[in-house]
Parts: sequence; C-alpha cells; structure tokens
Amino acid sequence: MSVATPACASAPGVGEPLGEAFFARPAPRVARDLLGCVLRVGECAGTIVETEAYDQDDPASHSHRGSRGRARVMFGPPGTIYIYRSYGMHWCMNTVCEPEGRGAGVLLRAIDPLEGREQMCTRRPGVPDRLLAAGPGRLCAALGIDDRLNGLPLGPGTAQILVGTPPAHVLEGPRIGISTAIETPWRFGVAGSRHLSRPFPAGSGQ
DNA sequence: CTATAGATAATCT
DNA sequence: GATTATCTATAGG
Repeated sequence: MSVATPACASAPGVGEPLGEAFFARPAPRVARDLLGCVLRVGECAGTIVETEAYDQDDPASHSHRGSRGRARVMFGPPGTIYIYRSYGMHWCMNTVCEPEGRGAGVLLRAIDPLEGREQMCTRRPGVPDRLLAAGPGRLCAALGIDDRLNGLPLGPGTAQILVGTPPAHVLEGPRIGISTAIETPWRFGVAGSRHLSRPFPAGSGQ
C-alpha cells in the first residue's frame, strides 16, 4: 500500500540536511545550488536567496594567498563553517566547498525569513522585513551568527542547511565589494526575490 | 532612486 | 599605513 501523495507535495529530499557530497563540488556550482535551500540557526530559518563563490585561484578570495590566518578554515573539510569579520564590525558566514585542502567556499549573502522573524527583529530593531537578512553582515546579525561557529561543521548544534525547492530562475552577476576579479560572475540570486542585498545588473538572468 | 561619509579592526604591504 | 567578500545615516535628484 503506497502513501498518498498530495498534489502540492514537496520534491524528494526537501527538509533533509545537505551532505558533505553536496559541498565537495566546485564553489560556483554549490553557490548556485544553495539557492532555495533553507538555512536554520536555532529557532530561526530562511530560504537562501543570494550567494557568492570564492576559490583559491581567485584573487578576491581570502584563500588566494595561502592557508594561513583566517583563511586556514577554508582549507578544511567540505561543509565546514567559515566566519570572518568584515570591515571591522560585521560577521560573514561561508560554507567550505570542494574536497579538503582546496580553499574554496560560498559566502551566504541573503535569506528570505521563514521562521523566527520575531527573534530576528529583536536582534535588528526597527529594520524593515525586506532588509532583515539582505546582506552577509545583516544575515549574521539577524540569525545571531558570530565567530563561535568558525571552523565547526554544519549541523543541528551549529547551523544547518536543508534541501529546499530550487528557484525557477537564477540570476548571475559580478560579486559585491571586491576590487579584483570584478568581472567573474560568481554572484548568484533568486530572480524576483525582494530580499536581495542589491539588485543584479539588467540582463543577469531570465 | 543614486552618492557619499563614517564607523571600526583584522589582515596585508 | 592602506585595504577590506559591509552597513547605516544622510543628502540630493
């Protein structure tokens, strides 16, 4: 006897945690595939709507100059959390990608809040819904992410990323806030999302 | 809507 | 001493 499947059933795998194999692939591919997945930290969760890829061959990457200092974490196993401080005041969260030792990662730039909006508003008082987690620093502030997670694996006790519904259309464009490799189109976004950190240039997708 | 200054500290030259 | 994978407030079109 088979279980009835409602017409609105989710695709297979939805809600399952992403495995190491998901992250053990080229960073740009992981970055694109993370769109639509759900980031959960404590009681807060949201759909990932914007990401950026970085790897060791990339002059804009922290890992470009070797596995020392803060970049060391980027050379760990796929699925490791890499947190760095940006401009002296904001935390930014990455997931390590590719097989261990490659120095690749994906910066999580924005989520569309799903659960725990009340707690996010408490952490970011007075901020309108659209800007709650629209940007890497804002995302970490809203979810309460800081360097305590740096170097730890994704998981129930740290931060989880769950299989979601892939977006119908994906935007691709240049990354934000860098001065080298500015033409590399490794920024990805969900077309039509109102929670992007910034719009994509015209003609960035479909 | 775009433009810009200022905050602030780890990392790099 | 300069740069930085940013954000906010403020000023102007």
